[in-house]
Amino acid sequence: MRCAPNPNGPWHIGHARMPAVIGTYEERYDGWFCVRFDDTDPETKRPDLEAYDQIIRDIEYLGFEPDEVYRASDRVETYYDHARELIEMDGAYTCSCSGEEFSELKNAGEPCPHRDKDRETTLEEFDAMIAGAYESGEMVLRVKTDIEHKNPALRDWVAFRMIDTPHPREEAGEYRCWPMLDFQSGVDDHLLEITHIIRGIDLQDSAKRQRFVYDYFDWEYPEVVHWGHVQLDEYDVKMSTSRIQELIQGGELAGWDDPRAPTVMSLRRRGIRGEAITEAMIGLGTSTSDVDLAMSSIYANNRDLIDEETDRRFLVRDGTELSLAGDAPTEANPPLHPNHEDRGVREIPAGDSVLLEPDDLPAREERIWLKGLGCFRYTRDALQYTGDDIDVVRDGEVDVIHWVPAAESVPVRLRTMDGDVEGRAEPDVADLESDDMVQFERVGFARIDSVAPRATDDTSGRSPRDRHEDGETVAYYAHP
RNA sequence: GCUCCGUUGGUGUAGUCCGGCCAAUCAUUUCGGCCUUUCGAGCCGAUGACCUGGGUUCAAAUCCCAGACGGAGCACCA
Repeated sequence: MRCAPNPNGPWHIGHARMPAVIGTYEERYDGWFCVRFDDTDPETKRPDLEAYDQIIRDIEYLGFEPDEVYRASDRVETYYDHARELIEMDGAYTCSCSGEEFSELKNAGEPCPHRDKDRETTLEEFDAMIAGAYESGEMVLRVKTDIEHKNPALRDWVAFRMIDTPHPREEAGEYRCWPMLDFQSGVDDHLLEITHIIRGIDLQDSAKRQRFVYDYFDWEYPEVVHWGHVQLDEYDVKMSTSRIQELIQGGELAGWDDPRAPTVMSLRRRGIRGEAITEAMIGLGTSTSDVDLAMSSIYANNRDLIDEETDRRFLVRDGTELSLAGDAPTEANPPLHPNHEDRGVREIPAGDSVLLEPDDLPAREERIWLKGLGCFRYTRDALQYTGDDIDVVRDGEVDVIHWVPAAESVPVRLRTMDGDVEGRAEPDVADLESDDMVQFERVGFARIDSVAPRATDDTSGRSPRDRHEDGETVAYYAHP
């Protein structure tokens, strides 16, 4: 098996399907799998030097480790050797037709004048291509297929062409004669003993083109599966490397890991495990029609993975302050995790007033249950403690809502797919560390990205009360 | 225009090659119930699909033909 990415940028979520499926099958059938960077176009699909490592990191995050890593740009001499062999077999010819000229002949099913060149001339001209004697567009090497084939896409396709722009990898900077994907990947799949190819529907004709080369060499073509495109719901941004790049450059996205970007990096930053993505991709199967991947399926997988170990906290978004009145408890002690009492409880001082989310604000004279604290009735601009016991909740008379103390809560910026949300969280949230996962009750799961400095770290001498304004804790929203 | 390929509930998927055990699997979504000082969580349950029309057959999601719809390719991109 092989995963053959084009290293021209960081991965979007659709790319994750490749290692997810290939890696899973590799494990399931005790196979072997490599990553092969098919970086044979220094110009229009110009490789991004950082993308090579980034892609490997993404694959590891998704849960897989390639047995081997190759770069096509290291193997150019091999492709030259096979091209020469093909020429010896009279299976290829050099052609100086312009693209347009050839296209007309091809569509008419007619051979171009270069087609029956003798192999010595072709060999000479091909060596001149390798030596860089031609400029871009002047000369190509074509595979001799069937010029009358009923599918015009298969007729005498280009195997090598000239590219003036040097390859960004120094090791490959001198090459000017580059193989096309169909030739390079066809030869490599055989040489690397790939038994099964899984790739996109856009390469369906490639398989047919490559078979001509395989036939010349008398090789056996691997089993091949072509799958359709993946589309994602929930994103406004189109899943395309170039589109995301544009938005980043235009400043509309903060970077590849912006929560609004449909990228592997952004899911990672939100605290979604690679395994959750992998499982969702496996669930899509390899059908050849286009598929819509529901983000909810990734979320559901992730929830299964993290729910038990993730502690609970309160976060109030866009809070409205209401003062407390009556003989209410001064502190709430809800459990860190309702299924794991042994982890202990939280300590949330109630203070004089609390913040509630807009949707949770009670109507006049209505009762609400502040979770962990008790029952209150909204009277005379304050929440009056009623002393009702939990039965009122059981009977369905009173809704349970979450809250934070107005004074002792800490500011949190929650970064979501719909933009940033300002909120305030219970005080203990300041004790979390980056990379911790948390479930903000009734809001959802989030990954702590950075934590505001603590008062003890503060050497400026300000009072503890001010410390909350020093900075805010930043969390990335994962999912409900 | 030419050449390929596909179409199962809201979404994805199994089954299609080798017709019957498929009044169609699993997951997710939605809805309902249960649990929990009472979670947009968890548990349980429910709703919900074979693109259309012909044909073959005792029997069709499955085979054949036609149509509709969708996708991909026809690059000196990958």
